[in-house]
Amino acid sequence: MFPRGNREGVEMADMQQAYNVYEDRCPTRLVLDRLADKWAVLILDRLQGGPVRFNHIRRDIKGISQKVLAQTLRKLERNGLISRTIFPTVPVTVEYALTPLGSTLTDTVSALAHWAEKNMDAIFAAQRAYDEAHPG
Amino acid sequence: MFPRGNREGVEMADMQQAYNVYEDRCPTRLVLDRLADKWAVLILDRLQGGPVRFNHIRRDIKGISQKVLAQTLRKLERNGLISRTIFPTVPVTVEYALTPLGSTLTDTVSALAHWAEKNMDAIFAAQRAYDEAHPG
DNA sequence: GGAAGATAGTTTCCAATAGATACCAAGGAG
DNA sequence: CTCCTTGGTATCTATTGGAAACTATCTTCC
Repeated sequence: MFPRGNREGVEMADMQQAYNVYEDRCPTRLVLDRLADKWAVLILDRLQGGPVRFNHIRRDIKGISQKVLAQTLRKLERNGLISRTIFPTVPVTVEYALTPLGSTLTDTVSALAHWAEKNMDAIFAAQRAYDEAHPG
Repeated sequence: MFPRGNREGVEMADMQQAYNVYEDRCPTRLVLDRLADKWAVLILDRLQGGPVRFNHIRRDIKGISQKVLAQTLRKLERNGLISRTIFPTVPVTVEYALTPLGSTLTDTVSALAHWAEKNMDAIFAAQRAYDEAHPG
């Protein structure tokens, strides 16, 4: 079903834990490519409160360009993590929302964002120490 | 201390939750830039079992190039998440290990990697559905 | 004695991506 | 008529990512 190397003699029923993030060509890696991305993390975190419109996200997440926002939203939609709903208002309204699958991910993603907030001071201290020790 | 906009009249002691990932120029975002990265996630997850050497990581994480591995390790070291220890053996041995700070992160990071493994089938199903619905 | 292999990287080059900016259509407000 | 809104796409450039070759030192193989 998935493009993985067929271990000779191993039954499919026995391969429940056969996927391995460390393996190249393993489809898990294709998934990780799409999740481990700064903008995706921020967007998923932003959608936790309920559906949000395109330009609303754009204004909230400071510094994201329209192109990258559109690209990232397509990616997340294609992977079934968010839904895209068009309302035929004038001008047209497009709402993005977490799917049930996306909701199962946001806990982890938010934990990452919050870890960054909480440990930022330690990280900047480490950076200063590193830069002093490595002047080159 | 950090390059953030100074909210007028707000005391530093009251700014415990002043950092906000959605804000541009907020240093949290600089942190997230370095964490939300496919290779960093894989490396941190790989180091959970104890110290590992450069070429060992390289062999385990299939598909990573030497350049990107070296760059990512430097990045993680500079941010205080991993340590780098040189042993004057012949040939020289370099061991990378999680710091205490890095250890606080690996739970979150591993959760991300495991979410990817667990929900991969749902994601690939969503991709097929999307690609059928959007032939363009 | 010379070649190969291990260590941990750096260097070089090309393709892919990210970001900034401009532009599009359809209307509503002033 | 002009500017503003909606949600994007098109274009151009700067940065990054990946593949491959190269560095240097020492050990082992034949």
